[in-house]
Amino acid sequence: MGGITVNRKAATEQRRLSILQAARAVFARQGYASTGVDDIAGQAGIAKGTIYLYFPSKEAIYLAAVLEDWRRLADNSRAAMDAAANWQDKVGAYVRTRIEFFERHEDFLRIYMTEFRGMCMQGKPMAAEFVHLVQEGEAQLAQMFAAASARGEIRSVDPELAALTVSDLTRGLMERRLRNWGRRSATRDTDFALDVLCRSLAA
Amino acid sequence: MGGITVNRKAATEQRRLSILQAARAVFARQGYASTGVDDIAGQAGIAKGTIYLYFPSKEAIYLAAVLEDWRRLADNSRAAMDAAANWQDKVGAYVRTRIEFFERHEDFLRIYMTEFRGMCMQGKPMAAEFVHLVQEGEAQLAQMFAAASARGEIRSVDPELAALTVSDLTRGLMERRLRNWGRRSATRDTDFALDVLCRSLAA
Amino acid sequence: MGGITVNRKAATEQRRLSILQAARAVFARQGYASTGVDDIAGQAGIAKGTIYLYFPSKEAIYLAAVLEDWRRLADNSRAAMDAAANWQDKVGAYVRTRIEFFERHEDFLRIYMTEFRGMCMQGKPMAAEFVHLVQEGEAQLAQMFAAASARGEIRSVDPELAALTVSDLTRGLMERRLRNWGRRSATRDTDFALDVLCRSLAA
Amino acid sequence: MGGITVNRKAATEQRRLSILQAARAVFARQGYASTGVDDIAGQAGIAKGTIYLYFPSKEAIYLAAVLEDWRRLADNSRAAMDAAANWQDKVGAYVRTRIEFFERHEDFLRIYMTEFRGMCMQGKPMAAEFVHLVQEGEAQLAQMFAAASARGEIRSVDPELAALTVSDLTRGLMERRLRNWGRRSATRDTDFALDVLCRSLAA
DNA sequence: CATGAATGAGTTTTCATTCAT
DNA sequence: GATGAATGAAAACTCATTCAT
Repeated sequence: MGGITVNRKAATEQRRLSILQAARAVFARQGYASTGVDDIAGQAGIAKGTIYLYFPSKEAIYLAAVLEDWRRLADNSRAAMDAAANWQDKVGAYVRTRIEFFERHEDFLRIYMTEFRGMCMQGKPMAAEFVHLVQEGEAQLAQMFAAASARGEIRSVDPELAALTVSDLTRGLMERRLRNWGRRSATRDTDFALDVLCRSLAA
Repeated sequence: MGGITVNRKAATEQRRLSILQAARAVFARQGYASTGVDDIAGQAGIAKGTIYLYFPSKEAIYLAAVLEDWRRLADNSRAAMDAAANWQDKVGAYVRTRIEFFERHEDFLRIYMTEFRGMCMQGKPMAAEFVHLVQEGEAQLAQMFAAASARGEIRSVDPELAALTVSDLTRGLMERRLRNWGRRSATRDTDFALDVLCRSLAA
Repeated sequence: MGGITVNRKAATEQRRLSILQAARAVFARQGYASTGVDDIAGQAGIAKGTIYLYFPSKEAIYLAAVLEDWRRLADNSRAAMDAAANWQDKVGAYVRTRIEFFERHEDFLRIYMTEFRGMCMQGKPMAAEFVHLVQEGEAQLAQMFAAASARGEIRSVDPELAALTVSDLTRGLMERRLRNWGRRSATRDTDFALDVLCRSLAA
Repeated sequence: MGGITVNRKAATEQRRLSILQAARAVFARQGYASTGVDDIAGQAGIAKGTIYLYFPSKEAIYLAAVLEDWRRLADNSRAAMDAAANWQDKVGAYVRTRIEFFERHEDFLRIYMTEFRGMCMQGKPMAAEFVHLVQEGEAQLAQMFAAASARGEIRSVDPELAALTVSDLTRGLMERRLRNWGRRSATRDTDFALDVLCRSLAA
């Protein structure tokens, strides 16, 4: 009985994930407004009504589809930064974690870059956790810069502004990845951005 | 008679502009999808049908509302950069033109930052002229960097990458302006970004 | 002064006719529903508002456009039948008047055959005078058949039914003219129809 | 399970038919242009959106409503003519099948006579199958006349013209049925038309 | 649990008619 | 008389959500 319950729970979770997977594919292809719940159901191979057993609304699916991935990205990023020894490597870890993650989740990248960010800015309530995660990432950068600054490893700067600079340049990198998708060398872009950061923050 | 014709033409153009003004206000408040043509008409103080005497579709209004302002911004930017003497001032002109323009056109800023950019990325055909204007701005920066690099005023860098860096940082500045709107000191942000650019590109 | 009034009246009448002419052309090309008052005004080379100085509604234009022609057709038909000496010639006059009239007024034929007839059947009030004109034509045929029957020139038939038969066959002829427009020989069709009538009514 | 599937399919087909039934009633009463999809839904006792689960557009409903009935009429007509022994009976079968069919489907008759025929003439693409069915009916008549002519049972005539004559007279009969609806004796009309045909074609 | 038929509010767009100039 | 800008009532169609099976 316990086994059945566990299996059932696992199966349920599995279906939840497959819906999110399908949703990402369709949202990335068609955008939020042009995507119908039918489309998601079709892509997931289930009936439209079934979707509503797992999510209360189309908006909730959209939010979950992005958040779930973003949470994993945040975990990866945190771990990679913690593992890095000095501030240069930590900045590199922050940037490269994102580049690599999006490399493996193009759908996510597309949704995030083309619509999600804008929707969050419009003060929609859905933003809550997402905004928190983003700020967390930037806070980690800021703390790191504060520490490095205290140790005299970088020049004296407002750590928050430094963190935002990293964030801005990283976003630029990702946006270019999306637009050129494969044509350009990501390495050169990334190296240039990291070089800019190191030079401008060096003691 | 000529006078009447002139007056009529002027009145027509005036109404066109007032519709765009109204549209910017509503689009900025509610977003594209949640804005009905009714809302725009209501804000403009005219009847719904009248809108269609001036624009063929809701999408056309949206496009015109953003493009008309962006053209003026591009003009301002070009003029300001041309007037500046050295590369530092030219970069400053590029950044400050944008900051100041958005300061005076908050609605435009909000639309541009929250939706329009994303819609353009989705490869909608509406992008055409807009993409051109953006690229033009970045091309001007790149040419400037190429010249400065040739004169040995900055270190040897890929001028295009340098231009994109300026563009990324500027966008970050604007986005923060939108989020904090008035709370923060724009000057410190701007100065920091310009400082980062100068340090990282200095010969 | 009287001259001016006369001229004005004549000019007014002239404009009325030119609107009807334009209306026929557009209605024939696009049908009633797909024709806008703009289209008629455009074809007539005047402003849309001007139309309403001459006609109270789009429907009134439509009605007048058809009726005015139909009145002339009825006049022609009556005269031609009166001029004919015997019943065969009178039937021939009835049929040929219509064929010839439509030959010179293709627009009218098209409107009449494709829409007007149907609209009249739907009991629209516009039908009044038109129905009267049609019935008048059939009544003339019926009276003629009654007389011919009394004189023993044709076999004993219900004159009304005979008249309706002529009417039905004539409509078929016109419909074919419209569909094939020029390809077919109208003469053979007409001759066959008249032959059928003569044989079936002969004493 | 099969049972359920069958039931569901049957129910779906049932609803499709009830929508067509409702559509015929409303189209017959108000005409195509004045009929809203709301009206059809109201008459059918379902919601507007439901209509679009069964038909892609208002035009499709109209077409199906007429075509479905016309197909049955064509079947009946073909069968009745095949069952008749000689040409007189075959012509009678053609005419009477139509009269009787329309007797039982007044809505269909009204739609067909007042609008559909006209719309088909305007070269709308919807006509395709309908035009084919009509031509098929006339072709069957023509073949029959050709055979009868070859056997010397009727005088030598162009079989196509003879067929068109039958078609024209039949249409006249139906139109009168529609206008007088019940007042007149259909039998006298029909008999007269058949008599005209027999006399005019007799050897 | 899963389904998919049904719902109806909501959206964009059209166009006959009016009326101030 | 003539104009054409303005109006606003429709009308076709969509789609997120519900619920009976």
